[in-house]
Amino acid sequence: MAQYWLVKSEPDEYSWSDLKKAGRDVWDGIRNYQARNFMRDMRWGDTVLFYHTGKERSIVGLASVIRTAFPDPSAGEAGDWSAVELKSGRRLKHPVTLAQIKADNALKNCYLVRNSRLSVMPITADEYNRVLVLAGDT
DNA sequence: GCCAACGTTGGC
DNA sequence: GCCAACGTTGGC
Repeated sequence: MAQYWLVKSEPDEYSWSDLKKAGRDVWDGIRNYQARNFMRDMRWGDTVLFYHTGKERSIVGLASVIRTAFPDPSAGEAGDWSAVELKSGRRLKHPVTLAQIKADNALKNCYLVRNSRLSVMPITADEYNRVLVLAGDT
């Protein structure tokens, strides 16, 4: 049973387009235990929604998990951190904004709204499907 | 640029 | 083990 996730990134630092250009990339540098633990629950082939923070504040595209959690190479000896590897998917037809998400009954209780500082989070299949509807991308 | 929310650190 | 102080994130 596939699971669904959402990861956040500041596009000036690493955008969905950067991942698209790279094709696949290591998702590392996460230094929050809750986010780390969610990454450790990711399984091969899981679908990931890619959210841009900052000015954009919207879900812009898809990705998928192609390598499950391994020791974060950027952490060195600094601690027990994990990374995964993501493959780029398609861009959403229309970005789904945070304002839309907050205004939507099916989405307003998701982690993105409840805990705005969390950078890796699970979403339900229903929430995922709703995002695709709002994206005009079913 | 401000500030609320959250996590971490360190004094006691 | 509590909590005040501080740092960071990210929405506004």
